[in-house]
Amino acid sequence: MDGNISGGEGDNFDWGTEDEQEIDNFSFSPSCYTLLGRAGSAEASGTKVVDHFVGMGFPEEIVAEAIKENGEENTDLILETLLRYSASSSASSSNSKLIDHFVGMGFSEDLVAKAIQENGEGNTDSILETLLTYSALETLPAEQPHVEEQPQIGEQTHIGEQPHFDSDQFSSEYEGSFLDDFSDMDSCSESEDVTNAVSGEDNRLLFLARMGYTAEDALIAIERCGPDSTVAELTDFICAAQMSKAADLLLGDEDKPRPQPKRKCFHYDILKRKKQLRLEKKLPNDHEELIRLPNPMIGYGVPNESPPFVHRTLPDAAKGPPYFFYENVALAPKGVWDTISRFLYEVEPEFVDSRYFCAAARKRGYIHNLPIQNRFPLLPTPPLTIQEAFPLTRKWWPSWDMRTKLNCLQTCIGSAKLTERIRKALKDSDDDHPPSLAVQKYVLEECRKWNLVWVGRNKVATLEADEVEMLLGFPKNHTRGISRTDRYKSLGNSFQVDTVAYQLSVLKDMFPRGINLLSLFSGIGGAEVALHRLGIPLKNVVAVEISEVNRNIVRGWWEQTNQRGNLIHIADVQEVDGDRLEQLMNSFGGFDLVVGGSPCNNLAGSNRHHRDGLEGRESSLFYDYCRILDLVNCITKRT
DNA sequence: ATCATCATGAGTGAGCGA
DNA sequence: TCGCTCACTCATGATGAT
Repeated sequence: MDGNISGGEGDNFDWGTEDEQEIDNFSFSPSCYTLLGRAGSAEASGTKVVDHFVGMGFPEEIVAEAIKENGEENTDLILETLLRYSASSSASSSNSKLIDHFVGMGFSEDLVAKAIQENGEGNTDSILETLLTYSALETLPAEQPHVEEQPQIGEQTHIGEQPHFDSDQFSSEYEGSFLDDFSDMDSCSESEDVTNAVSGEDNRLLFLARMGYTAEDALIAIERCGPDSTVAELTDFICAAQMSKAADLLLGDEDKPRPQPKRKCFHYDILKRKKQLRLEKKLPNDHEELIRLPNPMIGYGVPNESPPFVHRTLPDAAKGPPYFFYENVALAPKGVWDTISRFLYEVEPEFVDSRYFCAAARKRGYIHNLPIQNRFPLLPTPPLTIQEAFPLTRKWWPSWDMRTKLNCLQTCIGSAKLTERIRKALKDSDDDHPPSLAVQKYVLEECRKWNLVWVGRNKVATLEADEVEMLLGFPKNHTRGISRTDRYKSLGNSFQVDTVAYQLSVLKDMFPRGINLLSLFSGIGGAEVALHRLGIPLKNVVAVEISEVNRNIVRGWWEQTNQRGNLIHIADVQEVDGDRLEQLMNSFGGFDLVVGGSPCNNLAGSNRHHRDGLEGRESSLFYDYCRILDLVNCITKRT
């Protein structure tokens, strides 16, 4: 997933030093000149199409043949044809196929033969390592085909508002970085229907090609990671091999004095993480180390429960300042939390169910580098059961409905027709004449599914928006003034304030004079409200939130609560680049805390249509959280 | 255009017994 | 260990009303 660091985009890196240039030359073999930038404009003219595919490492005559066969317009078909040619031409024997693989990557045939002899055919990783070592020894800084600044491939989709590429040099430094490029993937998805491209081997090949990988790398990755591998795993695999070697070289080369480039640590962090990732992923198909959800889901402890025995040591790279706090749904598709954790400095997620903080469940994972001792809850303690939260329902609550907690509050509510169906199903029943077990079961299922509460005899109802606000720890009418649908949606996507506040409470003694907060995907301001309710003054808050409705809610709350600090809103997360961050951080002295819960749309179980994991259109914004956190870290540590 | 309403499962893990 | 049942899930898309 972070694989964009390999392949052609590597050229977009601003490796500002000779060493970095060396790595650049070394890790990106001649066949790796896949030009993502060109991919977007490939249909411009015939020669450009030819250039495009030749740049991907296909022979010119084959490219010409493929174009002749498919026409210039359909680059997808051309690529498929080329891949077919490529596959069939290298299918002669396993050994020659292996040689072809590596020759295709740009290594000389002699070296490849030698490397295979040394390592044996079976171990392609070792062969690759050997080859990379050879190359490192031989390669001198040489001219690289330069990737032009990435053109805008289609509209910004999830962000929706403005194109996100600046043209100035400083920000272009990051356009080529691998984390940025995930948002590019994102923008691709709208115009080129990449969403569909993620399934099936051919489609994954296309997808990887569009991301800038060579066909060879993509094929190897698919071969190694298996037919069911995700694009994330494939890109992980591809770049791990290349980057780890690069890291070895770079980090091992201690003697040579290196000038410190701007934000170099960003690159180093990536290198280190990729190396670690590679070490862990010795077998790309091996999923045995998956993070498991704890039961009970109480993280490092919750109020009124005996704390589990835990001792946590943060990886060095994760230690603040700044502190960071990341949140997402606990029940994400398999492997998602492993990936999230890898990208967030290998910090283990803390899974907490908000049922220990309020009357509704909310199973969430949090990754943060905060201390975990001496936490304290918000006061007053909110009602912990449905009946305490909604006393008026007691009168109507049937004895056979044993619920004391609501399920997760989501973005949608039950329909009026459903409550009517339930009312009819319960017709004529009361305490003396309870409904049949089948009816009870049906009603209870629907009540659980839609979080219905009893508001009359045999009458259930959905929660009102202000009731959801209360359950989530927001002030009453926090979201008032927008459409009902939007209120449910914004609330359903929000933090549970008491839960988050409990984890953030350790900051109170550390920042008695206030805190500078970077709040990514801030929504209706769950983090801001939590800090405010903890009594931590908000000095400067930079809130990044795409929804104008949500920004207005936070702005309104900011004014209503007479905040003395500064609230700066940014709509588009892509606007948050190095320049912008440096400017902001210089103006008030840096961020103390970076909070964010990236979109869960493509992770959440409720999503029947696009539960695509971290590569999903919205959920891939996680990588923007990483990108920005890295930038903040880097700027913080440099100053 | 905006909003409200409604119908629409699959993926996942826990728990259980064979 | 396997197969089964059960419960739960920060949602999306189509449609109609305003």
